[in-house]
Amino acid sequence: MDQNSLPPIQTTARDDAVLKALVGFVGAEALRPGEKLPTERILAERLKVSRNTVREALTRWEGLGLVERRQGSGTYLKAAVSPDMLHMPLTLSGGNDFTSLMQTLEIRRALEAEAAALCAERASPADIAEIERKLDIMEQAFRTRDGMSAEEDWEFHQAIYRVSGNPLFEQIIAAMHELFHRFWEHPLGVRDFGHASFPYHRTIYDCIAARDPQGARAEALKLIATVEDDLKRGAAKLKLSSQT
Amino acid sequence: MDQNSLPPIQTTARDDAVLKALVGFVGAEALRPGEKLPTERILAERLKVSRNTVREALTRWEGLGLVERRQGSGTYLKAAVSPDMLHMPLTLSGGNDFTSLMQTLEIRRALEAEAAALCAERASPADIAEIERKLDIMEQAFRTRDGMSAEEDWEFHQAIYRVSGNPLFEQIIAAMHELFHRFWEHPLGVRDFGHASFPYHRTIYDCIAARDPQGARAEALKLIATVEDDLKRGAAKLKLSSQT
DNA sequence: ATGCAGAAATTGGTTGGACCATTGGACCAC
DNA sequence: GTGGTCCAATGGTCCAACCAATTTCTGCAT
Repeated sequence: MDQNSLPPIQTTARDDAVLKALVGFVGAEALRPGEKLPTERILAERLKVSRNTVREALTRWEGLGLVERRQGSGTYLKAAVSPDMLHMPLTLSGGNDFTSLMQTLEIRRALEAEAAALCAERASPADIAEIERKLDIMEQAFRTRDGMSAEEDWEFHQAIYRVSGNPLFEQIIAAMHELFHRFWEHPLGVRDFGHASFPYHRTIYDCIAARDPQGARAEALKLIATVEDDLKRGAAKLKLSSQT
Repeated sequence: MDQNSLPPIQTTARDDAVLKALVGFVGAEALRPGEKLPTERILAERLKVSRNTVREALTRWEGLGLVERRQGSGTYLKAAVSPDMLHMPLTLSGGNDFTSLMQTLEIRRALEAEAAALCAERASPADIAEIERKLDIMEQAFRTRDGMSAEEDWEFHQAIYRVSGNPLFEQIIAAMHELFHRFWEHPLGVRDFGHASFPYHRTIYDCIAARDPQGARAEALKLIATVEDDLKRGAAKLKLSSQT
């Protein structure tokens, strides 16, 4: 009843209104991610606004990753749409490779530990079985392909985030993961990157299966520590072989 | 001389190119947040693209919170812009108030603890003095205004994030903070929200000053725990006084 | 019928030009 | 000064095309 009792008047908000209408439409039609939504031209006609306005609204959604536009094909829903959505722009310090990577790892260390602990608290027997399945797949891939199991490794972790019951874990760590790989790719780094972290996947799983949050947290911290070590070794190596 | 010598084929990417040009412009002119950038019409003319294309690009930036457009006035830079920027769209589970708030707190618990620990490791004497200053201001405000010290409280925490040396902490927690307050505002919740967390600010500071990472982590966890308790109490209260 | 190349329709991307609504400053009467 | 009026600048919306990528249809050769 202080600033809310005298809100700014709302004279125009066309494109915002378009988005609200879109939210309603998606809800009414129960559109699922991957489905196509109406043509820009149709939307413009139905909503009685210019196609330009529709485009501005869709551009915003595209920027938020909610929607994907394919020229000649159509506009497709990319994620569940909800009225309350937070957008979080992140900027790294200076774009310096090593520093940025370490910073993403610090975030990941914090979240990974917490997610593992929550997972250990909340996992149902079915959840535990699912995580074990992912772990088996990963270990198998690790052995047959001599350590090249990045994809399966990632799926194992994602399973843990999901069981933690908090979608934010997966979303934020996924962003860190992407950021990490943007700088990483496979730039002549240590060949056996990730090898050291391998055994901790099973110890984490054991703690989760035993419903031991503190243990899971501790093992997750150890896992990230090995990655940080690998990274430091890789950085030292790079420093020797080149300059700039 | 790696990717610059073989740029991606340029079939279509007008608006993206516009953004890249804008990044260069902001860098070249050393524009600071708050300053005005060129008119849409001027940009369109200079870049040899349609004004509509310029608008699409600016709409994206506006969606990212990088610029603010004021009709009749101009377009203003709202945040520092850098080429390596990660955009992270976050969506909460169902928009259910209580669940969403608890989820943001789980993230904050993880990060707050880690940031406090890192801060205790890395703080210089000057850093410690700065944090103590913020703490004093906060405690003073708390006493004179009977607990209404949200602003000063927040500044105290931000100081810790900054000293942690990792800007990602502040960015992510700030997003959580905003999300929290979007649902919160002051919806007839517990009047003394945050009171319980008050003493832990000083205990956290003490651990940081004593260079005790483990202690700082533990105290930070306690602080978040009190907030979670407050939130649960508020939710229970609400459940009694209304329905939906 | 079948398969496939090419035409036609569909759809997002871009353009240029026009007009409206808001803003902020200049100017003026009091 | 104070308040009002006017006006130029600027973002917001609209329209009517055309371009480029994609999909769908058509029709011919097999």
